Amino acid sequence: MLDATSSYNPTAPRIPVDDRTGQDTVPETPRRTDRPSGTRYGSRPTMKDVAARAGVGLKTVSRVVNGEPGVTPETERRVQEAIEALGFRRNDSARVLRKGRTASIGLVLEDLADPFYGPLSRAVEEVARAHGALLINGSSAEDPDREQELVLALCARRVDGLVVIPAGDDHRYLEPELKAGVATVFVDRPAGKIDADVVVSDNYGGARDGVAHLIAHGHRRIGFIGDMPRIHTAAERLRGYRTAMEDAGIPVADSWMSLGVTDPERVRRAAGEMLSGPDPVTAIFTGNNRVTVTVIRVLAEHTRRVALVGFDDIELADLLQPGVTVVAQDAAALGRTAAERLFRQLDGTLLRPERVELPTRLITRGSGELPPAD
Amino acid sequence: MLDATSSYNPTAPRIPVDDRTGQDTVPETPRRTDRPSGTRYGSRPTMKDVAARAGVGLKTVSRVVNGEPGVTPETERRVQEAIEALGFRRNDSARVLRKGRTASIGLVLEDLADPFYGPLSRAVEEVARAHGALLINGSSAEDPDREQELVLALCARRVDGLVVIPAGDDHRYLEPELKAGVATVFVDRPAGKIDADVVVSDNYGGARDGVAHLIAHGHRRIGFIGDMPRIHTAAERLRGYRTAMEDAGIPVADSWMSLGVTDPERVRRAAGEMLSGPDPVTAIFTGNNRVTVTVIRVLAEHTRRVALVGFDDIELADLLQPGVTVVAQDAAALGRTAAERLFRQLDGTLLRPERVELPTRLITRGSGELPPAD
DNA sequence: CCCGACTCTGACAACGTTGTCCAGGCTCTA
DNA sequence: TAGAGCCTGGACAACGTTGTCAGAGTCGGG
Repeated sequence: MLDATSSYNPTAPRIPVDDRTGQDTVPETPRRTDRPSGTRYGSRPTMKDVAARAGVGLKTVSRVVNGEPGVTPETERRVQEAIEALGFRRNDSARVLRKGRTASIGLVLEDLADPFYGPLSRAVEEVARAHGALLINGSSAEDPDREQELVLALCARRVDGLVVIPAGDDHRYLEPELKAGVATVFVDRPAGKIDADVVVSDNYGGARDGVAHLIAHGHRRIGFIGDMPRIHTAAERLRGYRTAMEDAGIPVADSWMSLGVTDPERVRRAAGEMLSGPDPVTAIFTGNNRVTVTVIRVLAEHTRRVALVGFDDIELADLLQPGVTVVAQDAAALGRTAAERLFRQLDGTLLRPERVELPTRLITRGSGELPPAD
Repeated sequence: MLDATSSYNPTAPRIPVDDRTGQDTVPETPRRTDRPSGTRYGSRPTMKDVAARAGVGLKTVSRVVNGEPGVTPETERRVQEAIEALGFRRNDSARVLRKGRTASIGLVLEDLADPFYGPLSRAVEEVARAHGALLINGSSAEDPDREQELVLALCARRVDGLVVIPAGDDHRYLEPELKAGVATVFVDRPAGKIDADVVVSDNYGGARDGVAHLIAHGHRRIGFIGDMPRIHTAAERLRGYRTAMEDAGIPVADSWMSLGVTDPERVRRAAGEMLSGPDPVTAIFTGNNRVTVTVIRVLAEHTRRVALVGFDDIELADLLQPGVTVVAQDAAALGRTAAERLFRQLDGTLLRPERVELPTRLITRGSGELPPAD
């Protein structure tokens, strides 16, 4: 993936414009088109250039650009004209340096390509937009080091706030940032070893209800396939499973529980073992959308009818035969709630970290209502 | 959505630190925790602070932070210690201002929550990451004004490059940016009225093949339901449909084609009319993933068996009864290709704008192979 | 006709970082 | 032991913008 031959180097020093004017060092053809006169190639016009062209002072340009009062219409017209002619665009880096706020927030999540995180990200973006801020996304790929790297890169850019879906379980590295006033909200999973705002779904209760639903339909031998146990949501959902089983007085066999990475191979193997062992399950509870999809495939190839309830809703789940019963969480609501809390921190209307838990919803569609087929 | 009560105002002037030191204007409780001494509340430590604490010069701190040579291990240790103690984090805004490159690129797409764009965005991010750049996402919601607003906001932040999935059809507003050296690649749809790099799928050919597939299975009355005709991909796919029909010598009835917004109500109505009119279709070709999903729902409620081929692959399409035959495009490849071209522009290894077309793939799963049921 | 009030404009410093350049101390060699 | 050369460190300017403040110009009233 890394392209060693690339000469794009964002950290290389900027070549002084004067160094390029010599006849013998003239660069090859300028890229694409000519520039309006008054602009040096590769460097953009500044307010100074605009001021010179319009024959006004620097600050007057600033006033026009920012819509501040105290500029005669005639002067404003001249400035606008110069802006237009030069293609001037304010440099927000300089602005940020001066003003201290960047009007941008960061979102670190696991994988933007996952259908759970897309809507979450979009919801955060909408709230940010309503507050005039841009959103910078980053995917941690479930790697704590990459999470930290991303978060610190965002802090270096001085985002006003951070929404983090943590991959790691130790966020003490964020302490200086919190102290410096970077608003921070953790979503989907709690922060580790620091006191911070958290917005999560009721993973425990949702899983418990989902498993109880299977039990209510006569199942006793119920399998659980989930994500790696170090991931908080996976652990909580497992806890919900255990509680439901315990409440029903059903002892759980070790072979009924499988936690690990959610790639299809591992999940297939896990499902296969549960379904074919000496004590085969009659129902499976799946720990997230990826696992559910794989298990649906396994069951489709399977002759015996096996009941299924999955955590997370999935598209088209209602059109399968049977429809897939799920414990749905509202990804957009998670994102929206988190972002709104973030901006309330920035407002100053939210002073103390809290933990917010959003409910889940059991959606019955058939697969969870299949009776045990022993 | 807009929160008028919010006092978060990214454009408000920064309160000078000195103004806060008066006893009578002391702010309420500092947020959350105390700060390490040497740092003023709300303003972060700078290299100057670090230098003072470590008892070295400003530039020495800069050298340490950037891993430049010419610092004794002992001095470096002292600096690192000061950085640690103060929680210093380099301010990239200032850095960018000095260096000229931001090591960030922008991606403007329609909707991050759409399962087509999530993977595309992720692919762009991965390429950016390989080049040491961050990605800023923005959703245009298919609104040309919002697209322009986003693009210009990104340019004001001086992103090094832009990947744009255009909503509008006039991008002359980008001319000053292109001239200033902002690398730009359009994806999924071509740029309007400017000469720029473009990466698209073979929408025309894919649709033609998909419709030809239906014709090969005996269909003659085939409907087309697509997105708004002003969207380039929709127009191209319609063109593919027309060509396939024409090649087979089949005259197309107006009532067989429906283009418009892709919300479920409109699509449902369109499908209903095609299926129930005086000249009902025996097969439908759907113009994108959202339309396909809605039509699948309509057909599931329908008694007569209707063949279906959809543009864009959809998850679980293989598990439906019948499986959904689709013309698949590779969203990740689109994003990857576009991003790679972007960085080649920044490299200087890509000098002239080109149009790259990626192939589509017909995936047969059953729904497209149903015979006409008149 | 002069003065004060008001409006509009511009010079200047500061934001935090990096590149340039020079000074001082050190080592090494003759 | 003196001189050359290297290594380390620091002073300073510049990046492009905005806030402060003061000056120039205009207008009306006394």
